[in-house]
Amino acid sequence: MSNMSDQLVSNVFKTLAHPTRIQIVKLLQEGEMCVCEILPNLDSEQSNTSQHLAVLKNQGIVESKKEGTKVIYSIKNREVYQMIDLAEKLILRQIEETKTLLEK
Amino acid sequence: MSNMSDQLVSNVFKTLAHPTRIQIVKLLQEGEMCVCEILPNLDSEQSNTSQHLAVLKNQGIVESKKEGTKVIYSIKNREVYQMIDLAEKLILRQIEETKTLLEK
DNA sequence: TTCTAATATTCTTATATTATAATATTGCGG
DNA sequence: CCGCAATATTATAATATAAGAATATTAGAA
Repeated sequence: MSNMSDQLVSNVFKTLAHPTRIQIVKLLQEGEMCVCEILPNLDSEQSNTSQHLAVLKNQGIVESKKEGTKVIYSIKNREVYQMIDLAEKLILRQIEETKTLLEK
Repeated sequence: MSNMSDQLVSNVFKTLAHPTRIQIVKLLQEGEMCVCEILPNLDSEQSNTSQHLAVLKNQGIVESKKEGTKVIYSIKNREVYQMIDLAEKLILRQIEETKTLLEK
């Protein structure tokens, strides 16, 4: 039985509750990357991306280090990949169920 | 490598991104429960709780059945418990790190 | 029927999140 | 020092989400 504050737990989910942030996290699965490499992979503007990176960093999901004028981001908490996998499983399950219902 | 839409994935997280909904999901871990049993365990109003239940149901995380005048809710996708566990691990990790930093 | 308990829905207001544009900071190379 | 490239911050407007109050629906009991 868990005793962790539901507020803290929901904050973690809130941090992942945006498609751009999911995209960023997935990108970083391949390894650390500077913002200049992240940007061209996303659909959003520089400043918007920077804000999303800050959200992920505040929650401790990513971390960053400076290298000269560049900032390199990397994943700090690999749990997020398992969380994403589970979310995808959940979605697949639902898609299957929808199919089954349609077949009837 | 996953091909699932980041939008769909983030929607799953968004559904869990509220303390009341986490509370509900945790309550249902013990088994199915009618709204009348859920309500006294929560801090929020009846109508508010009903809305949160609807959010969880729309995402397919819970399901419901009617029994007379009561509505019984139960968990449909037990993946959420693993997701919550991972979120809690992530939080604990951060707390540990904060402690370590303070000790220095 | 009519009443009542259980639950859901709707509306309104308050608050939070997001995107964009503009501006600021920082660290080089010249 | 100057200017540029990389990144962050701030302000603002648009949109989304949440809470609470009021109302609606539904199923059974009287």
